[in-house]
Amino acid sequence: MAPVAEKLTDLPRSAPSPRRAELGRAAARLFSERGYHGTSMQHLADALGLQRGSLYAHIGSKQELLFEVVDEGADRFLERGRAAVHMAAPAATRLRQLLISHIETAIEHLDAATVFLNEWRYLPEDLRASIQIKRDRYEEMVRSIVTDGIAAGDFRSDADVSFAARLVLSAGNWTYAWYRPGGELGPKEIGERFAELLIRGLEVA
Amino acid sequence: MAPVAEKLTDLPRSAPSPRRAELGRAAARLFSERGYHGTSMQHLADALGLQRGSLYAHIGSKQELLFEVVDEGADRFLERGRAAVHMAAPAATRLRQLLISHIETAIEHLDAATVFLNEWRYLPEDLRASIQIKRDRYEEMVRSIVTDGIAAGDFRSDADVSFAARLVLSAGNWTYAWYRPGGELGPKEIGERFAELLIRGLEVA
DNA sequence: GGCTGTCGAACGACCGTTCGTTCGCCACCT
DNA sequence: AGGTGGCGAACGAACGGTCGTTCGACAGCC
Repeated sequence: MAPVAEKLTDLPRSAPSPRRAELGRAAARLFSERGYHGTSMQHLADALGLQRGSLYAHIGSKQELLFEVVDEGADRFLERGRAAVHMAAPAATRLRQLLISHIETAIEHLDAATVFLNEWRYLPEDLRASIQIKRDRYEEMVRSIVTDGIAAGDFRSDADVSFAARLVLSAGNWTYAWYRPGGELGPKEIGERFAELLIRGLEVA
Repeated sequence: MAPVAEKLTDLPRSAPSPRRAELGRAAARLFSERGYHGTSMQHLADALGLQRGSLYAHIGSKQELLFEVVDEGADRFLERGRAAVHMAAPAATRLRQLLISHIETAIEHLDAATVFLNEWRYLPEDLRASIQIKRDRYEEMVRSIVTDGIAAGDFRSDADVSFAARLVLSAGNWTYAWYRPGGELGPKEIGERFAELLIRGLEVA
């Protein structure tokens, strides 16, 4: 029996020829540096040493390239986050791990993460909506850890779940703005320090 | 005795004709919605009901318009922040007030704040540097509050000043991304909840 | 000999900016 | 009061260039 038709979201992202992959990486880098609208097909072509028109042997449109970068970025965060959420450990430990994973992911793929955060709003309505779903799913994961922690009596029962989740995400999502590769602190140390602050707070005990 | 020549930074930002001000507001709105590179002079002109070329009776260039929006945004944050830093009150109170002021400013001028945060990187080197100085000054203000709190024994002596400051800024700077006018919570409530979390932490005492 | 990948020319649209011109308004002069 | 000259604001055409995209031709490889 022939295999069932794959769901759209499970389709291989594209025929992964080496050239095509190179184009994806160049797009991530250029879009992150110059922005989507600030990057022309000429810039892309120059980066690969090609003519503008030749790019269309590999892609359907510039927009498709943006979606690919953004969507891959979203998937990476989701995948690593899921692992942290499903750990068998106290909420504090899982929160710590999620922050570490988040920042590791952001730094490992700094270009894609920057595009994911800054340029996704330039996608057309329908594609933007499909990214929004993944964003919501991710935020829900953070919320569930906080909720678990409160239920277990580890976190303060009067803590505001939504705001705690937003604080976690903002810490992670703002890191790309100041992090520069080669600094003294690695992703793990950065994630741990943020988690420490979030969990224990500034005030003396 | 004639008044001393004004310092450059004190000069009125531009001849503030009503039309010119209107153009500034339209630029803030369009740049925040479509991005700097995604906004054409045609978009601007349409917003005012003018021809593309007529805009140049009021401005020198599109870039000048971007700088104006970004620079005014920076000044607003600095001004309100300074007031909080110089309060005669414990560090925790001043931190709370700075966060509230920050979020009030961001929400009151949501367009300009969005442009300030997202589009400043498209300024040419020299103008970008002059904004960077203001950003650094602002971050230093936050750091000084945390340092004071530690010295006074209110904040934990092992708190990481840089990371605490970054957490405060990221909370404030990420708000524009999810805040939508008309929600149930005002800027004051939002700032207070973030401050509460930052100061007391998630963990039970 | 077909398939893949590239070239390079061309498409129409739009880019930011310049410019000569017009037009209404207001201060000033007689 | 009536004339006049200057001025700010806007028009609309035009500038050279770039935009994203299409396409026929062709080279090299399996």
